[in-house]
Amino acid sequence: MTDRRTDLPVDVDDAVLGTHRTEPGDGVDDMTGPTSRGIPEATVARLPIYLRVLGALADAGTRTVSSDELAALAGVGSAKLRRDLSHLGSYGTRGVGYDVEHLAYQVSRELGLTQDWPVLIVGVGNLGSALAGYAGFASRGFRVCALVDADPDVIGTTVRGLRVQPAAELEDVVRHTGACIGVLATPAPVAQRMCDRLVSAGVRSILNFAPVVLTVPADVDVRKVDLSMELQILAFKEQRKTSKAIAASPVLGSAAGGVR
Amino acid sequence: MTDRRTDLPVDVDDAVLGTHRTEPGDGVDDMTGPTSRGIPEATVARLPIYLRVLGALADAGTRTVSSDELAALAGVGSAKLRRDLSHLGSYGTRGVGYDVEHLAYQVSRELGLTQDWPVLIVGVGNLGSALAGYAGFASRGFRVCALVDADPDVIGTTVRGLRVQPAAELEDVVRHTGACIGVLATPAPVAQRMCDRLVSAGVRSILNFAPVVLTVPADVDVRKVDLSMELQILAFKEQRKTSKAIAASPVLGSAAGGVR
DNA sequence: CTGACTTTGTTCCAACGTTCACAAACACGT
DNA sequence: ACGTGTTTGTGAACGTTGGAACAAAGTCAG
Repeated sequence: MTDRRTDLPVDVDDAVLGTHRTEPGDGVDDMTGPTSRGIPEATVARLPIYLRVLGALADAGTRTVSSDELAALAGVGSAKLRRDLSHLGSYGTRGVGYDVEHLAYQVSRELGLTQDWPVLIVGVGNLGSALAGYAGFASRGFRVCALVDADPDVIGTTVRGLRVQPAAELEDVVRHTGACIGVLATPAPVAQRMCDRLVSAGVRSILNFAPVVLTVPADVDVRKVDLSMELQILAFKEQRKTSKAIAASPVLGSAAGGVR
Repeated sequence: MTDRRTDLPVDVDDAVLGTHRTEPGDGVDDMTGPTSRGIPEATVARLPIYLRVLGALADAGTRTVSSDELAALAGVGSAKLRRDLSHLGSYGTRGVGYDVEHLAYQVSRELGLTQDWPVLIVGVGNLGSALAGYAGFASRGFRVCALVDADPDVIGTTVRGLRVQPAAELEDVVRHTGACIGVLATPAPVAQRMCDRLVSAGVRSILNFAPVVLTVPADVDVRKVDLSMELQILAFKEQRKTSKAIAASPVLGSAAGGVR
């Protein structure tokens, strides 16, 4: 089912009118659904991993896979994996395992990857340019539909086959391309401003690479990719490992304080 | 102290995704101390955010800050923030708040940022090159100490002031530079191999940008930065939002289309 | 010095996520 | 057809995380 959404008013192309059955309804958080949309956040975060592993298995010609094998390949426990998959339905066969292709399709569908997601990249510097060329973008329903930047030297140039458009026309670009997802790859000082403009233009999903905490309305989702944060977390763990090693050392037993 | 202006955007280009293997092994056995090192994972993940906000406040000349203000700036609840900070000691003053500089120093110290962390980047493509130039690297104790690549055309060239060394000599480079953290920015197919070599050379902290699930010994920490995963999670939420919007629409009330 | 006010650090509890363990369900060999 | 072995899906214990509320501890005005 191709369900293409532009963000304009409401498009009624494939919607069927008529039936009743208003089930999820509650304005805020629906979760009362029987089998409906009660998928935990943590599970959603792992589905892409499963999908990637399933893709690799399919490429290798594997037809079926057990939860143990799949879990090992994904780096999680098998119980967790089975529970995760159970949230999207019973697609396994007891005594056998899961059909790789079918399961991959179901996961794809649940994640919404069977439709097309136009992505707008804001900020075409080193990062934005690299992102525009990222193969993973095109691979699973994501399509870079436009690039915008504020730098006059960059506007008008062609990056990865797309012409960079002026940031001043951001709203028009969103409207014209029907972009659903905005990627912020700007310098930190302008990220919030650009974010606000994306939101007011109708974008409700934002992937932020700028090292700032964005403020957005409640119905907008922001995910952050922050290299410096990841490094700091690694440093913390490394430090903890090192201090433990020192404590365990028969010689340095209690020299404490020492740093590497 | 000082302002560290971190950050510009980071860059990710052609590979993103990884895995991480946090397991029961991550061990915190020693709870013997007064300030027992029992800091929860979730708290550690937020410390870098607090640190960034504190840096911004210091730059703005703010001397003290309350938990409410700090929490608002960091985008978390004030109760959560206070509990997070309580894990590293009592550095606040009741009735007043926290001394910005002092708290920043304490957080830095807890994260291990008062020491120098030599970082080795493996893979100097579009992504690796952008990473090498990332300002956030140098800003907080992280120092890119070496670049390696397998491509003969790249080896020997100078990127961001560093000469790219042959991947064949990776072990020597690690030994010579004393690198503690390895950043994998290689194509997916060679990521595991390079990872293994990093580990056997003694690197125990790895930041992985390659879209593969890495397998490592229990005492090695791997963190992943995965663009494709983030996009898929956004797509899921966007899909959920639109289906809810459709359900709530008086006109399209319950076409129930693609649901399950 | 005293009392009122502010804000931290902590305690309690509810919600969420993970792991264990096992019955139900299915394939397969005999 | 029937028992045996395998694997899923799930009920229930367990641990972790988040949020409200509050006493302790400090400041500040007078």
